[in-house]
Amino acid sequence: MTDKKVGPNRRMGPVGSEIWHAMLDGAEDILREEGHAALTSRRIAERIGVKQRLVYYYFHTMDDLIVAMFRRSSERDLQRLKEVSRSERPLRQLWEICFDSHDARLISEYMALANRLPDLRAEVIRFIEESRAIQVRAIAEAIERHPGKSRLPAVTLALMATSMGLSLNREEQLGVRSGHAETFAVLNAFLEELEG
Amino acid sequence: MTDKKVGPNRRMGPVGSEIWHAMLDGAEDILREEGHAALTSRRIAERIGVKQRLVYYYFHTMDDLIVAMFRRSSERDLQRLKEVSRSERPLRQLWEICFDSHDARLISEYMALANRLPDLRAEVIRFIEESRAIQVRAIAEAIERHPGKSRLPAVTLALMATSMGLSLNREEQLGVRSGHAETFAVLNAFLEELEG
DNA sequence: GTCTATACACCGATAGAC
DNA sequence: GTCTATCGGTGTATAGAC
Repeated sequence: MTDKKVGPNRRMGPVGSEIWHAMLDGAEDILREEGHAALTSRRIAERIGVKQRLVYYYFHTMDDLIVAMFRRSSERDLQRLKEVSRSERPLRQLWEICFDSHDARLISEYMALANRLPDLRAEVIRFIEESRAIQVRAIAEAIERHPGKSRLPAVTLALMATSMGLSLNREEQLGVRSGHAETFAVLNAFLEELEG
Repeated sequence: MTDKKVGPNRRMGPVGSEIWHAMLDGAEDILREEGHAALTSRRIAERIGVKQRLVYYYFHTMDDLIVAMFRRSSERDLQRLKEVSRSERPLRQLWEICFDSHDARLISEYMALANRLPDLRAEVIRFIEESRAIQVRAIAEAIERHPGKSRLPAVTLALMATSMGLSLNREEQLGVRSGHAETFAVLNAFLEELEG
């Protein structure tokens, strides 16, 4: 059942088509640059050069569009996490994804949206659980290869990495830097020890 | 200069009056329960039983109201942090504030709002810096009292506590619990060692 | 597939009476 | 201080032509 409280039988555009992606790309840019108050069908259309009506040909509702946008992005992320966890130095690369490649602003917007969109909320939960599972697997393997180097459970290390990556990222974006250098030094030393 | 791009000389209600607080209370409830898309002058008025026009008698703009709301709440928080850092076991209490007493939903909303409201952003920065300073002072003192118990800088511990408290809180609210029990155990053991 | 045109709701903010 | 009334703008979503 994809139709919910939507006009009887509205025709819909193809999922995954070029323009479908263009709409999600535009939506993501708006969300990152202007926040979700500005994320409207009119602005998406304007940004990619089509008429507003077309957005509703490709997505039932704006909420559906938002969920599709998050799902597309989280599937890409999970794919990347899986790839780097098979690489030479998985921990360092997983940490780089945690810290660098997530945009704190985008994440803030998704979090706020998830507070009021149950469908998005479910996607967020799924993403957190799956990404944590991937991280835990990689960390546990690294600990096995270097016994005695960490007294902490792999899952705690995963949680620490995720939460600190997010906080450091957001603070840097705000312009707050107090304690960051010291913390990066600690993190690097730890990674060096486990994955020199 | 409190007037900015606001009608020539609008009369304003008294800051700190009963109804001023009632408006911010109502606004905070709406923000927490329904998100900032629902945070409108009309809904605030409806919730506290006055007419919409009155909101604009007490606040120049909705943006001003939002900033006032955050400032009021952050001043309370800083006050509490200062109090507990003078208490018997400051670390444990500071951690409890980090984890328990912040509502992850409210914080998500403020973060998203700060992305597009420069005045709010400045308040958020100020709050982060001041609260970190308080935490660092308390942690550094605890480390001095128990030398050799922690190899990490106080500021890194402060950053870790803040970021993990926020993440654990948000995940609990979402219903994600993987790794939480293990992590709480680690945190408790650490607090016990430094402040048993 | 993509468009014009539009219904209808709600928003921020103001004028000005009492 | 608090109100009624209202302006101008923008939002989601739909009807239906091409």
